[in-house]
Amino acid sequence: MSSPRRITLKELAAQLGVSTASVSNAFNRPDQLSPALRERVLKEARRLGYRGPDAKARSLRTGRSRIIAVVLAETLTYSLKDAVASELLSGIAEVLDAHGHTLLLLSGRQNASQAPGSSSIADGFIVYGLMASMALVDELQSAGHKPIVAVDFDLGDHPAIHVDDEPACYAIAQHALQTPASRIGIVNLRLTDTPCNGPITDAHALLPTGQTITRSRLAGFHRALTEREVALEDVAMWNIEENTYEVCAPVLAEILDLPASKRPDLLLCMSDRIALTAVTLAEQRGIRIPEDLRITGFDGIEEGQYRSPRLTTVQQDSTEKGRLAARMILGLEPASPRLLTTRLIQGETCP
Amino acid sequence: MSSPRRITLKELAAQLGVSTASVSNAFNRPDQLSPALRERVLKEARRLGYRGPDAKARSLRTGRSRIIAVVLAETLTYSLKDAVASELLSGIAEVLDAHGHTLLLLSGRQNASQAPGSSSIADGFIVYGLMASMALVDELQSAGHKPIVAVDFDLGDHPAIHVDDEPACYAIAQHALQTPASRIGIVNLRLTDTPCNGPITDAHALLPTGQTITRSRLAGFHRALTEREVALEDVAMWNIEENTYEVCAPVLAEILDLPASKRPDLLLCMSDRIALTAVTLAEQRGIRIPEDLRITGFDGIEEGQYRSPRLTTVQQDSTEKGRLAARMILGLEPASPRLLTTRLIQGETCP
DNA sequence: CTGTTAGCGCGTTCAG
DNA sequence: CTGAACGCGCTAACAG
Repeated sequence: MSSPRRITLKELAAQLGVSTASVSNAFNRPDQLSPALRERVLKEARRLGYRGPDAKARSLRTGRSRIIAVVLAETLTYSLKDAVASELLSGIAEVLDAHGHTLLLLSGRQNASQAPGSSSIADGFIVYGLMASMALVDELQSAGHKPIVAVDFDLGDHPAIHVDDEPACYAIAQHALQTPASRIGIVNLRLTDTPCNGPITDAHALLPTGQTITRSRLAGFHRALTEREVALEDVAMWNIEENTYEVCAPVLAEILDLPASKRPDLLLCMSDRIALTAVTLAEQRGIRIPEDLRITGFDGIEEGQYRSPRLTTVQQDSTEKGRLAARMILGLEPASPRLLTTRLIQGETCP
Repeated sequence: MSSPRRITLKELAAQLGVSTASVSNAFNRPDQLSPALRERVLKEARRLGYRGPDAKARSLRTGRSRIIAVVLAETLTYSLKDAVASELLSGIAEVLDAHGHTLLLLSGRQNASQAPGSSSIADGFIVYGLMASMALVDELQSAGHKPIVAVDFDLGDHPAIHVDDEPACYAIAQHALQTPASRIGIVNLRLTDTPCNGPITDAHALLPTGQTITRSRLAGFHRALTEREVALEDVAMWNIEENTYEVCAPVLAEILDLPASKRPDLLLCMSDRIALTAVTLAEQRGIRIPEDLRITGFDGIEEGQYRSPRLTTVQQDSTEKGRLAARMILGLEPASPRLLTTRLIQGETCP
């Protein structure tokens, strides 16, 4: 069998009869030694199975690891299944890859067993979404001068990347209200102070304005409704805690199973997942879209467009959001707050 | 402003007038020092903003990082958008999280600029899918004695996790063939030796048997067809290189735009993504499912089930596959080859 | 229970 | 262009 242990730079230098510095330079600074020696070093390295400087030692020495961590507000298990988060990660990965960095995934909801400080290995942090617990993020902030970029929420005075949630929702609601609706419903996402999957009543407190993007989305809806002189108290409100079919389905079933005279004929949904669940459940019940029920979404995920009926929604470019965050964290882009625009997609669920 | 640099264990020890070992033990081995001293250390640490041992130095010293890397055959950008890969990652993340480990994402197709050896930071590797280039994987294999688990392909004599592709495809084809079909088509995924998006002709060489799971899937189809005495040369074959709507759509459009007399009335697809694209394009063309065209998929992704018509497909539990791989890499499960079973889902696209 | 010591593997001086 | 020396921050082993 081959040697059980990886050969070390020092050993390679000894083998070659040169100094460790030369071996190091052969890998890191070609201009610091003669091409001939460099070639000899690299050749001998290949021969002995030396794969270049050890990442752990190197990062201890240089202070950098070429690892960027993404801290997700939700669990990794959830985030990886969520189309919007996946697209964001996809955009991040694209840029990191192109610049020789790798991607470490962390969750703000990590199991308590997590070793604290384990995150200190990363060179920078992209923090996505409002954390239930700020413990990890607080740690990052006070842990030194590593760059931090926030996405979809504000974090101290770190640069934040936002989407124009309020105008986007104003625009889509305005579009929807061009056709008169008798009963309007809004299906919110994580809007209440305490967990709630079902109707929002007066008893519920909402999360504070400015804290969460869904509050901005609601503001956009409200502005359009008010402009059309729809009384907000006539608009039924529901809340959903998690953007998955399993969690959405019971709430939407409850809505769609209302007697036809009380069932909304326009549903403004805060995510495409919610809207798509509504479409599926409506189809199962023989409720016609858009004749009996018009539905709008938010996000513009592929699943909503590559189907029939296509979802009427607002498209945010999550991939580009990710690319931008990655470029910022790598210093390829000025670290200043950014607001991305969205695009109204007029599909068939709300013509 | 606060101190620009993180305080160090040694400095904290000096400040307290105790040895560095005691400080280290206060964080890592509570049983190795008196509760009183431990409390004093932790308190002073908090006061000075010391967040615990530095991950980089710690991992150099201990040789472990609590980081597990997943090496993906495709680009990260693609994999993160793919439902099957995302589910796998989701399962992996679930187990790693629960055991205080974190997840590093690498791609076998990484940009060339990637620092070699950067992967040596991880404690173990889950390698997913047949790599176009084995460069990275070769590096891992020779780089020491880190555990490696392969998923959906075989890698040296490392333990591999497989799904029963052949029997699964046999079962679904058998099911489909219970209803007579006039013209059968198979839409393959990454099956040809050289890239091809379109019909597979005699000029194409297929990837070698045993190398790729899609070859096993084809074998399952063939077994069922032969059993039903369908001549394989009467079965039209197409190939698709990437499991995305954008790549699938042109190929399927070509198929569905054939004159009705030549268009298949049964499409056996090697992935749900392919099948769903077929459904969408068929709907756009007014081709009735399943009356004019029956379609089967493979994977059992949620998108195929939470819609109408529901996809007839084979469900593999990618999440469980991920959990298993993670448990193996953490040594919570014997490191031996495993074969996971699948389940036939009879949806409406091929009753 | 506490302190001392010796590296983990490497990158970077600085003098030659 | 090269070689020697130092230390990045920490932990394991041992000595007291």
